[in-house]
Amino acid sequence: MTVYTTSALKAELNDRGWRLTPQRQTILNVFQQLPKGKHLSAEDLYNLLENQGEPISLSTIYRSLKLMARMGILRELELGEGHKHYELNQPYPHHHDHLICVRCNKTIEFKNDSILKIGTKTAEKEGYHLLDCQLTIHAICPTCQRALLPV
Amino acid sequence: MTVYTTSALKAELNDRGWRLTPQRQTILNVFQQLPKGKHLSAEDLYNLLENQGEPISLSTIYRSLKLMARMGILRELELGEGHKHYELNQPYPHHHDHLICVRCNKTIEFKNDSILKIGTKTAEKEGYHLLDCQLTIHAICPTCQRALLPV
DNA sequence: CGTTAATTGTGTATGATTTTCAATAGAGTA
DNA sequence: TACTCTATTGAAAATCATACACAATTAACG
Ligand SMILES: [Mn+2]
Ligand SMILES: [Mn+2]
Ligand SMILES: [Zn+2]
Ligand SMILES: [Zn+2]
Repeated sequence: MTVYTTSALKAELNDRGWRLTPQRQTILNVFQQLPKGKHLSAEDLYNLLENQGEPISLSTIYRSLKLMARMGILRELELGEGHKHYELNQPYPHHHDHLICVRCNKTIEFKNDSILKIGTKTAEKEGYHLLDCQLTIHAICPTCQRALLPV
Repeated sequence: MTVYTTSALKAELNDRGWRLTPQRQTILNVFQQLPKGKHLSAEDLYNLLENQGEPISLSTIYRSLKLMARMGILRELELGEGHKHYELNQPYPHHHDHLICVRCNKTIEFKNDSILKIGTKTAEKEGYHLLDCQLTIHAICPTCQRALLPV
């Protein structure tokens, strides 16, 4: 399922006794329309929605991001900036991972089909239900390598 | 390099104009003697050292963990518990990764040799100097699957 | 050994995320 | 459509991990 339609979201929420709210719809839409390679923090999302004229409280933002990550709709990323970032959790043809410079936090996305396969196989072998798997590479970028000894 | 000797740590610190302190030595020793599969938070480490009779201030703990992670000596893990965990960063024969239940945070370690290879190749291709790569699998464990709809 | 800057410990600040709680509003049902 | 029930929201306050400030200490190096 590449595009998570509103009705699919509603179905999945209602199945669990939860509700589809305008806020959750709005947040899903934002991520679906987000340019490839963009990652949003809670605060980013809060500001984006405010500028867009459909504000949502920061509490609800945090609650929704957490919920949607646990449902497997969003991926929660640790990009070394001191707060989490989120992006759409997209399966096979679109799966990608991140290479992060530990000094300047520059992040590069890359694709490697083996990763999702390994994640799927490993989860299955242990009887786990897979939600997301991410290879995070911590490294020092060429620019920061040249800068002498900083940090 | 499987065992990071004290003198190796000293050399690497001094090369950068930094110092080998008793605190840094102590912390390295703790991780080297940590049972396989154990991960320590800053607070865990703080308490462990206090009980062990060689207390180190929490500030220094935080500073040292961050430093040693950026040097590639430790790995910084996000295990879903709201704070970071650390373990020794061990190369090839000992490299492993983590499968985490997003509901109960139970964590399983697993090995797959492809992962480190992919990380190495990807970093190299982009001109990055590799420090660590980790495949984190977020999933729901068998126990939590059986529990109905919780969370 | 003396010099010098890195490091430490204590106390305090910061900032991301969570919680509380009263008001609101989805979802299922008659 | 109206009604009930409880999940959800927004605002404010609370938490808690982590960072910072600064004076005192100390590792490195000549
Ligand atoms: Mn991405
Ligand atoms: Mn581990
Ligand atoms: Zn960099
Ligand atoms: Zn579980």
